[in-house]
Amino acid sequence: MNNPGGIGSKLSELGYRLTPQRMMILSAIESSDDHVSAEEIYAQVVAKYSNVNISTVYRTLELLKRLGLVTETDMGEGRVRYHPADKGHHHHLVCKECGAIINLTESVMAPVKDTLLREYKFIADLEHLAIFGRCINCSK
Amino acid sequence: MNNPGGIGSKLSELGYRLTPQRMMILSAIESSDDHVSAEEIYAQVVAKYSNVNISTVYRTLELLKRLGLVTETDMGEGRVRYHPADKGHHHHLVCKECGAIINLTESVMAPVKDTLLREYKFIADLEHLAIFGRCINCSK
DNA sequence: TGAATTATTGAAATAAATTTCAATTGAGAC
DNA sequence: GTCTCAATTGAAATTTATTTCAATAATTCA
Repeated sequence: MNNPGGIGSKLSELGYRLTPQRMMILSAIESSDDHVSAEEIYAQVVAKYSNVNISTVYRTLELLKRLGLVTETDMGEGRVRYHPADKGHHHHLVCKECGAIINLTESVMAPVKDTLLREYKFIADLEHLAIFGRCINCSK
Repeated sequence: MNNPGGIGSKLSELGYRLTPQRMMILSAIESSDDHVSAEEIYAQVVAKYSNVNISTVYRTLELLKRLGLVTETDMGEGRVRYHPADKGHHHHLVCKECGAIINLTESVMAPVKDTLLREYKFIADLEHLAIFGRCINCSK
């Protein structure tokens, strides 16, 4: 739960309280291999520990996002999904036609990141992007 | 209102009805030099022509978006903004710290678009992007 | 023209995310 | 240990966006 190097220990290092609610939420995010939505996290947490409010889930996610401990991605489903930042960065190609999701290595955005830094002195946050468009099958 | 080459004439060319509601909505989008939100469009339209429903505004925007006549951008304000596609494509750098918005030429994303097409056969929709990060003043 | 069909609209319900504010909890000071 | 104060939480309200579905409007075809 409060494993060294995990999100939990980083939170307390930074001076935030590690409340039971937060521990449950962190555990739900970390134990998931996939990208989870706020609702899914809430459902998991409530199952074990009923006194957690959905707004606490959102607030915790907001905090983790601000601290860079989780990344947020809008996959175009009308809800946002979260992923622990330390489990590796990657992007997704989302086909607007058939909904297919293609994973993408982080390096694809590296040239853009460099250009923005060089020409605009802007540190772009391109850690976990969803790029919309049409996949090969749908563009024929 | 139904000026040649405008969004309105394109809609009717494509076989969609040019209802009074749609004409008002189109006019509000086209007359705006800036990026407008659905609520702003609705406010403008209702002022002149009260029998328009907010859901018609959303539906019309959805239609225009699907037809590629307007582009949609989430500038991180918790609401989405729209812009006529024929008024030129561009991107925005949005500073997460101070909220500054820096305009960006479309060409910055061209290398990525090419790579995705070449390596993934994916036609990426990179017409009006908001890229989040930290501007020069806030990253010191 | 008039009937049939289809597109479009309005009103209200719904959903995800966020905000507000009072109540509670926990951490450090004394 | 207990007091104080800031951080955190829960409940409910709010906001933006979307969906549903019956009613209405417009177009097509006979």
